[in-house]
Amino acid sequence: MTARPTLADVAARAGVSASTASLAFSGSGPVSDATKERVLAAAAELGYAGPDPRARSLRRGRSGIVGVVLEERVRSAFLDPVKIRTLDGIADGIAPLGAALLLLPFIGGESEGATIEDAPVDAVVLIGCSPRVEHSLEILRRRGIPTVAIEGGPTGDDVPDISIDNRDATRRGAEHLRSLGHRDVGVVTLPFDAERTSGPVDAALEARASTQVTIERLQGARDVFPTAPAVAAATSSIEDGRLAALLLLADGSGRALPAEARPTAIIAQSDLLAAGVIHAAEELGLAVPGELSVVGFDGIRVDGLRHDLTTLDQPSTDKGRAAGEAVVRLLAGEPATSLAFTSTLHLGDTTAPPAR
Amino acid sequence: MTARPTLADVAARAGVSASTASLAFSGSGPVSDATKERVLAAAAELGYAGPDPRARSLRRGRSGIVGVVLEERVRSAFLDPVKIRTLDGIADGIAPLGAALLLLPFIGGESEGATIEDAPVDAVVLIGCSPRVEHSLEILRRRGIPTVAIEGGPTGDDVPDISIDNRDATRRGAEHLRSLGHRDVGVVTLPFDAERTSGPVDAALEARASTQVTIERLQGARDVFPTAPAVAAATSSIEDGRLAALLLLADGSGRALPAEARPTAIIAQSDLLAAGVIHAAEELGLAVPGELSVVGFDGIRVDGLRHDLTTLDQPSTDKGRAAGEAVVRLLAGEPATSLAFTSTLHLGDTTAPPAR
DNA sequence: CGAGCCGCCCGAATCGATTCGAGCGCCCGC
DNA sequence: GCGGGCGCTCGAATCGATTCGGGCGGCTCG
Repeated sequence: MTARPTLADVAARAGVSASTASLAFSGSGPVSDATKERVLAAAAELGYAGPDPRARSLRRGRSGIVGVVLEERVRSAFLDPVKIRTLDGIADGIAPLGAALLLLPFIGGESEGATIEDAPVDAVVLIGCSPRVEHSLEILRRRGIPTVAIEGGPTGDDVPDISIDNRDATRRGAEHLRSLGHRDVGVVTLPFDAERTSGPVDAALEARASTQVTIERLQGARDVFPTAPAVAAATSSIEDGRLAALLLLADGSGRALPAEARPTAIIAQSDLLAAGVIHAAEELGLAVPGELSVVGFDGIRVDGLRHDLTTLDQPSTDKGRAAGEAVVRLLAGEPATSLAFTSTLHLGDTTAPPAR
Repeated sequence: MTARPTLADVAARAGVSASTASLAFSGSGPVSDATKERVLAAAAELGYAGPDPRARSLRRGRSGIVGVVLEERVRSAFLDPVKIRTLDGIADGIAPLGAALLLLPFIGGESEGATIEDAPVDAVVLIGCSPRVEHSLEILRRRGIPTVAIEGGPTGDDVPDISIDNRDATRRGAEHLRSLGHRDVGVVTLPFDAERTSGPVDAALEARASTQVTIERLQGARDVFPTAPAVAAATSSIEDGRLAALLLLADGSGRALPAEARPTAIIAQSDLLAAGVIHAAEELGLAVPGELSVVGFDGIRVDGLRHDLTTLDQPSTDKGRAAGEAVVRLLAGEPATSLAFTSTLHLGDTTAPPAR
């Protein structure tokens, strides 16, 4: 017999009915020890590998899988330590469910296979703040799948959003710089739109911005330094942070601008970007924090960075865990509410009073 | 009506049978345009969100999901750029299937939910070379799930293994060092076992090693430098590479050993480790490559590293893609064979003749 | 000694979609 | 005018497990 044995085969061999065999496996029903043992023995003889998860999930109505929608390709999503921490938190939060995580590409791709339109998931977590959140929400709502967003911007009452105080936190970082005496401050921002336009931020770019987090953090900086020049990075990476910083600190030929023509401090919207800013400063021969103060955002430990970065420590893992817990509550039929975490300013060794 | 509508509801509303409605959705059968349109209209009115993936997968026998077993927790797995590239390659390779990736924790955990014992997957890719591969293979074999391993060590005829020439490649790197004149060479290795024991490598540790890749690469180094001292890192990370290198280069008080007491070159088993080695050298005031040559492995671009690392460029993405394509073949009923890729020595600026 | 209760097992319905073979008009050609 | 062929639709079986209500013994208590 080449076909895999089914529960019915096992039951027949054990001389019991399929229903009894099922009970014996799930262990929930009233089955005598003798019978259970006989069923398990029969299963072992036939090489039965347990109930087919597909059939079980059809009958039970649950698949034991939670989908995670990444706003980007797998490749880039996992280069971001914040996302990884968040994922880890989610895995932690849904642990009581014993569910696995299904990576779902953002929709709009041409893939004919599993997307949020058509994936056997019990619930979905949307990570990130892509412009597609609206579209995704609509599909999930129609499918009736419980959904939780992380930094999803305005969702609906039915979709809890887990976020942090992006604007307020950045403002506190900016105020720290102002209290040190800084007046000329530059900003290196996360991408503004799905096209990841990089370079100096102007009104046009701000107008078509679709990334909530970028805007909120920029507003926080502008609350304190209304005229701060900003440069957008293409991705949240060290290299793109370095490139963006060079636009603020160097002239076209790659030499440092004179002191009076460059900012004395840079607010980076992520720690990876901040690490790139520091690299750029070192490359230009500018001491950190002596000639340039740097503030980051995230509170990750950048592998290989030898500074104790002054940054806004956000609870990424907690955010993920909260999202996971919200999923658990939704699946239990309980209401789950949106939640905003607070970031704390960590004072490292990358900020100091300006030289001049 | 609060319950989600089913295909039968749609069919009833459209005045056709369920079978016809099904054909109208899948688009494969001979259905008149008028009927199809009527069905789709009825679906729209009822807010039908497409066929239930659970039921479909039960009937079709396929779920459209490919499992990926990570040897570690999600957290650590995704900190490794090689794994990320591999994952990306897998996603690429299985694209024709249009399948999503299900992250499966390694087994042995107490999680009651989805594991490889019980997950609705059509196929599985085992990444990494954990000692649990054997156990995983047994379960998957019993379940009759097509499986592909990546660096899985000895599998069976039924499980293709995608690997690279770890030993031979490392040997070529070592020969490059020897041809430059190096005689005293140290090795910084990947972890040896599941406990991630770190520190100097001795016979006892080698004896209980369970990680195939580590051993093969160490053998390659020993082929050229039989007595090379080796230090194991706890993880493949910059920081652990730095710590391991310090054991080879510095004394207990954190000062560089005299030139005659330390190696003139270090072979690191990954690029992240190599980056850490370079950091350690700079910290000790040793010039790279002047006073210390460094060879890495992987060929990734380490974010933030300002050297052009001499390394063994392995086709990580290709490996993943090959695994994905093997999955596609297995699912098509075709045989898939093991495959070994070749790494190429990339000559960067981190190797030079020894100073003495 | 009999009635009731309890523990254990079975039968049958159900989850929702897919698929195969059969049936039914209708048109065309002979 | 009639039979064959073709295009579309329907019924019913099927995928494999779960679950609920019922029934059948055996034991206990009055």
